[in-house]
Amino acid sequence: MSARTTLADVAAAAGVSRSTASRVLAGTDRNVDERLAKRVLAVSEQLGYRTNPVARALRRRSTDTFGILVPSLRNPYFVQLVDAFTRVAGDAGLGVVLADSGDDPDTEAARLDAFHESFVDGIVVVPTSQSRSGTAIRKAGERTRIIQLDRWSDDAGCGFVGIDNHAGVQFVVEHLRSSGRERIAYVGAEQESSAGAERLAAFRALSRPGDTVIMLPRFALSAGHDAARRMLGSGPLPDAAMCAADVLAVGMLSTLQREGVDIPADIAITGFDGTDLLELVNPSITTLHHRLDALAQQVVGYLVGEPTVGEVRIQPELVVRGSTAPGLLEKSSRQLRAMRVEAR
Amino acid sequence: MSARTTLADVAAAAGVSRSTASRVLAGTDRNVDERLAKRVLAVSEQLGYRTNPVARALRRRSTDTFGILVPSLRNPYFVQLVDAFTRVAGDAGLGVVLADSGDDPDTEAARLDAFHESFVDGIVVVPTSQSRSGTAIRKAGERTRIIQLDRWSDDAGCGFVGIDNHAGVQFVVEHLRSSGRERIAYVGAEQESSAGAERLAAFRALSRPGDTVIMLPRFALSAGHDAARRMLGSGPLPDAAMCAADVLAVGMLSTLQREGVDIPADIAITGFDGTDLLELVNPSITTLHHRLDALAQQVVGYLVGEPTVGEVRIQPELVVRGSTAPGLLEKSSRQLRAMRVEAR
DNA sequence: CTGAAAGCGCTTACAG
DNA sequence: CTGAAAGCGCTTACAG
Repeated sequence: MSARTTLADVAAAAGVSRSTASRVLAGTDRNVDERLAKRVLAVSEQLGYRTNPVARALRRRSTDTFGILVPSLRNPYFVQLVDAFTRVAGDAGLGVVLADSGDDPDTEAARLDAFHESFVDGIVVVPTSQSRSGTAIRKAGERTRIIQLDRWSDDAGCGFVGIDNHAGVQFVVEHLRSSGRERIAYVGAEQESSAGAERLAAFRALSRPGDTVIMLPRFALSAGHDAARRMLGSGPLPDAAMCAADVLAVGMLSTLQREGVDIPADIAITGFDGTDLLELVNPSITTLHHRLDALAQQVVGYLVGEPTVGEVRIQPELVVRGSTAPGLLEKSSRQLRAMRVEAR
Repeated sequence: MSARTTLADVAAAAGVSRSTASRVLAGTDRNVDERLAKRVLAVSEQLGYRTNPVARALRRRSTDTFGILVPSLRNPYFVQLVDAFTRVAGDAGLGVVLADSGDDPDTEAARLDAFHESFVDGIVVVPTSQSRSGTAIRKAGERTRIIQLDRWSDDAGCGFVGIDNHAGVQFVVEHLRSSGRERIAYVGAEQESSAGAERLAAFRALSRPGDTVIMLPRFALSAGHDAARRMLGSGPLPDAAMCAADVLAVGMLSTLQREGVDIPADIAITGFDGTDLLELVNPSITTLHHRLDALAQQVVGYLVGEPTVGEVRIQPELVVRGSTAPGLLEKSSRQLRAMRVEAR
């Protein structure tokens, strides 16, 4: 915490002007005499000089830092999204500031606004609500660069990068049908997200007689249990449960097993977002893998490039595990080890 | 993205000096004529003025923003820690920048260093390793304010805020014994964290003949399964498994159930960190609740107050659920609804 | 109570 | 290729 070395100190010690020192240290201008450059570098090293990022940002009028706002960090999927974005942005030399909206459009609007009090050049937002997030996002977009990730909202007036939900649903349905499942229950939640709406619509478009739809009042942690109970309490069990979210799948699996239902013999279960959660249970759960790095790459490209209002969709990939394919139990547990995820 | 209104614009429009405008808008000086103040406020509002945080930070030599570095975001416990810190810091008007070390001391050192390129006044770090993190933390401490959270490392030379692991272990052991369990297996991992070491030591100090210790090679997602298999494969089952981490407990429960073991009748299972994960399974798992807000409050107090090298410990609270107490199944599922955690 | 001036630590036209 | 100067947008002693 000693008094920090400044550019002026380095310049003085190296016997050059601040201009020259800056040119060398910021690497902005190649045309510096090699001997001088070397001297500046050496002195800088010796004095332990570090550019003051605040001063640089003020002068350059850019912080190279971006904010990301997700509905909630309690949802592991959003954590993985944040993680991927942070990594990709970091590789591009960009800083990231994180915030969450507590799943509430009003808080979301406040956070969006708060980013202006902070050091960000732009914002990536996963909207909480398809119908209620648009206004705040549009407003933020008037002041700063902004892009929607994973979910979009009405009248947001900015770009969107997300996954191809229709394709995802199709992959899952095809997989289930081709393994002989004939009565698929789609398990979703009446929720305000564009992703949820797209998935349900896709399922409806592909469904056949015998299929059903179970909508939970909300995506609570207990929703999986509730869905399982509802299923057990009403007529013959479907032979597949296609969950629109991983948490639903996990809760459902544990409740069904508890009641003596055999998975996957009696009923197959699938998740959707490739969350680590799905490997915590036994059998582990078939899901879609989303190429989060590709998503993040698109977002970063957008943030540092030309602004667009276009839409980018990344195709998910099906990951078959024990919850739909008994033969894969062994393989699945081997994969599991490979895809090691630590805990504390 | 229009040209931003500056303080000078506001001052000009209000017919006052920048000094006065600043005094009003920064709220730093009460002694401003009320009429002038009102005029400034009105004009500022009308022009949509927002203080440029970068310029303010440069002048004030402080960003009011802090970095938090955790071993990994794949561990839900650290996410909850980050979440709590972000919330408490936000309430205190502080910004937060998040980074993770990928569970690697070298990456950790790099991230610590990178924070200097960023806009932080100080750092809170959850060290990856008790023995290998100290050097980098001490070095960072020479340049900036820093504090350790949840885990400490040797020779870090800075303060620490964490939970009282000894008390936590004691609460769990007492609960298990008082419900008639006599052969407790402690399930941990040979891991580099001070928290792990403290928990194991506490268990050893409290253990009786008949108790056992199972140490997994590492805290992989599959560790819970491995522990369960090891248990099933070697003599009579213990009547309680006390896991040093929540992920272990969840993996273990699902594997044991799969093998027909009844929980809690045959064996009780406990977690440690009160992660949401534990409510996803059935029965939900007894654990300790950590008052993360209190932890965060301490950390914030330290960051904005006088630096110390002292240590603060917060007592955990026991949360009894179905995995140790059959009668509580019903109650537990009601709690579950109350402590709703959404998914996407 | 108010304003003119200095300065936070950089970067970048501009002139040489 | 190099340096003197201006300026990014604020805040804060200082003088009045």
